[in-house]
Amino acid sequence: MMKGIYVICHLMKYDHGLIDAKWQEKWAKEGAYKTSKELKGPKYYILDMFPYPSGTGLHVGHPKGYIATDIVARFAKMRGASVLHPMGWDAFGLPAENFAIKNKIHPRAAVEANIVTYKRQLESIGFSYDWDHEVNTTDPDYYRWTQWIFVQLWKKGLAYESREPINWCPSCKTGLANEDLEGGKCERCGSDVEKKPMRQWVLKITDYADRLLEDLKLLDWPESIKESQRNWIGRSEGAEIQFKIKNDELRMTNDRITVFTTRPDTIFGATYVVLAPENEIVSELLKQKGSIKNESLVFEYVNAAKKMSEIDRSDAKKEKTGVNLEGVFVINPANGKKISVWIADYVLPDYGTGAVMGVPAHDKRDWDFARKYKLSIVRVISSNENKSDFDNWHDDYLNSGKLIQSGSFDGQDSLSSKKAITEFVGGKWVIKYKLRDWVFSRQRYWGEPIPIVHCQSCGAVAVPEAELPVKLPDVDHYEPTGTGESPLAAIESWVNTSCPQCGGPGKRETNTMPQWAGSSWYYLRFIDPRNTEALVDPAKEKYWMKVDLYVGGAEHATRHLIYARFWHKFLHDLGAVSTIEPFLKLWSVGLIMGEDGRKMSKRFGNVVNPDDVIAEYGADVFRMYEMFMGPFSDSISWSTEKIKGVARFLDKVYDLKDHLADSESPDVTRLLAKTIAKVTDDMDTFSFNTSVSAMMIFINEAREKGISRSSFAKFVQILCPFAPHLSEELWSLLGHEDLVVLSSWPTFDPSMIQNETGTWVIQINSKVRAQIIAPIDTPLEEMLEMAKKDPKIMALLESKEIKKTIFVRGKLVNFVV
RNA sequence: GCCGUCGUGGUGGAACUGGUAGACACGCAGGUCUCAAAAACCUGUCUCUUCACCGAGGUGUCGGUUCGAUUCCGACCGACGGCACCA
Repeated sequence: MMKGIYVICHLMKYDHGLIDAKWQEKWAKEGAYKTSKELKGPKYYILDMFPYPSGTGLHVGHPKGYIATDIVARFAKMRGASVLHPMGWDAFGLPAENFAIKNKIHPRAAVEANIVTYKRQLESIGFSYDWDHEVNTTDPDYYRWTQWIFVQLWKKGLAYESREPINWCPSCKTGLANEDLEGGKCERCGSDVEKKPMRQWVLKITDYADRLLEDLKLLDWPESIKESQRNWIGRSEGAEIQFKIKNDELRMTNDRITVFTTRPDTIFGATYVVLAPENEIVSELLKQKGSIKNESLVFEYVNAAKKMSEIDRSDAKKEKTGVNLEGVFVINPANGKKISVWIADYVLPDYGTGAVMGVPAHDKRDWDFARKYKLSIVRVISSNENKSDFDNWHDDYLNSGKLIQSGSFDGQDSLSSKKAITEFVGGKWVIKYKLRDWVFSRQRYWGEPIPIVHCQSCGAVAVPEAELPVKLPDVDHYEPTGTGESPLAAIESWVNTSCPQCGGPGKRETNTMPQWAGSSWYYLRFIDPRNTEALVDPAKEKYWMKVDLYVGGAEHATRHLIYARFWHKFLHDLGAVSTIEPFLKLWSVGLIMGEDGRKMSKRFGNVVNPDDVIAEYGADVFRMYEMFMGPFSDSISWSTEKIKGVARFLDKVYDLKDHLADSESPDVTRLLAKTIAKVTDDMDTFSFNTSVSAMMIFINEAREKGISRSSFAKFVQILCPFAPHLSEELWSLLGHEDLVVLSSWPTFDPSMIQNETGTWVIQINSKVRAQIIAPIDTPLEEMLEMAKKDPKIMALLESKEIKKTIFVRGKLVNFVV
């Protein structure tokens, strides 16, 4: 049989292709989605995480979040708010650049072509974006302001050059920030990341660590995202304590080692001190010939540690290694004892002070180290396991408890003595963060040039604001060089310039900004995208900020969402924005997986293209199915079977237009009121799946019992945010001249959703034994009367003594016998 | 190891502040229409027992609070996510 002939029987009853196109055209022509220019009245700023336009176009997972924001945007509009709902392109960065290199075209050309595809795809879904507010991070009029923000950071000392070893991806040939790593590998390409000392620009995000942490309280964000940020910032309280170096022959600029500890209460048990191999004190000691007796061994260890990769070094399961600095001792300030000094790579150079005190009795790592090198172990907190058995570690050694062998602190509770002991040893109570400064330069072509000129006499000088943007020049080869310079370094005519300060010869900075730069403030530019005087007009900023609703992927929890908060707080400090946080309410969108349960990927051949779905079912079925699949933030597999349910539903809705009556049963009117209430309430909690189900329930009832024209019109209005094309079609078929999206959200009489009568459940010993239909407000006595008259209840209660009666108004009666 | 989120039919999932567990939808089975199929429509569909009614069990496991627990509390098991030699 020729299968093709039979497949023609199309699922949809209405011509969605025609209807979609007709209304998309009409919306555009009438400017239905233009943002109001008046800065008055209630406003709603609804934002999506803007995409980078990759060469492969959208798959069905990408628009899921956009559908949700579009629904809320249309809803807000119908409720009378002024809505800002923009879209744009995050087009700088490695993905766009790699695509361009692979396909041998200029990144700019690739990006332009990809944007055309993306825009066509987005428009086919019928989103209500105001394209007048479109931004593109690679547009010089845009990145002028990205560079401007960098200059402000530089002026405030928050952007600085550093030569510390950083993460280097040998495959992408660029330095990376900590945030760009995933388990020690490059987040982009999966290569093992190396530590490489190189000159780089760094932003002092650590200055904002406390505020970034503290202000999470103000945000209506998912708990998981807030928790990720808290973990990332990693606050801990403890003490900085100095251990004096005991060696009179030494002439040190610094004659003490400062350690950081969260357990100052255990200091009487500190039997040695360990420095990170990179600690400056080590190199200083090495410089003084003879101060370390085993110099060459130490030197060797330090070099080996520097070569080691981050993953190898930070593997907790690795056996601990270290070298004693022979001849160097320090004094434990708690008990005056002379103790040894070691270097070991388990101590990290860039956390705390790069030095720790070794308390093997109460720290697992110190225990391992001390056991290996036969260092003494002194217990200072009494333990249940108080055998003098030092062969095995017990986790309860970590617990707090009664102090012993701790001088005058003996007998006190360790936990509450922390601060007193810190004071006793002359230490300082401090707060430390795991968050590191943001490595901000990339040795790649496709990014914003960092607007700095290096001058031999003036050093690094910022390009004057009036000369911004520093445009990204064209190059012959945009492949990364791997030399620590970007391909821009090859363009001498661009690199060589004059110093803005002294006019002498200068060289431009050739590193570019990371992908995250443009997206750290784009939500501000959306408000006022064509402003040539400022990054955003203050009056407009004040009206539109904060972003009321922000939707995007949870994978941005510790990248984009931290960077943007940092920049926003900085701009607030500058007086450029009026709020201390950018995004009030955040929803994370759950992934749509392939039908096989795996992540959609070309590699698995499980990618579903929205173009195909829309061709078969239309934009409205596509939108509604994505919302009906399940809870918005859950990740769920695409199903070519289940989408049929939504298609059938919209067919039924369309079909119903030919069966309208002048009046209807009060049941239908009441259910409509309930449905409106449900859909309205669900907007707040992003429970779109239950909204769709409520609408299905309503349509099932309306088909069975009949529906009036006026009720159907109201239904079409609440359907509008979900299925805008079909709704417009039906609205106009009902005789309306205006657009349904510009109509007012339907109201209902609140008393309608209060049932007058309901089903009462009669229980005996909490088991349901009967149901009685009766008025909701039936009083207690009357209800008991009715319940007892029920034949089944009567039979069951016979010869039983009622011990207790529970009465829940409008719901149930429970006899306990 | 620490922290967070979550465990409900064959499947996706629903259940408001504790009150009829499984809404809605998919799938499946039977039926209507058809020469036949597709589509559409109707009926049924948690498990066990039963012809059926009735009954019993049932929301990861084990306990607890309560007249009543998917919901609250405790312990455990499992999944996903974040952090992790961070002192």
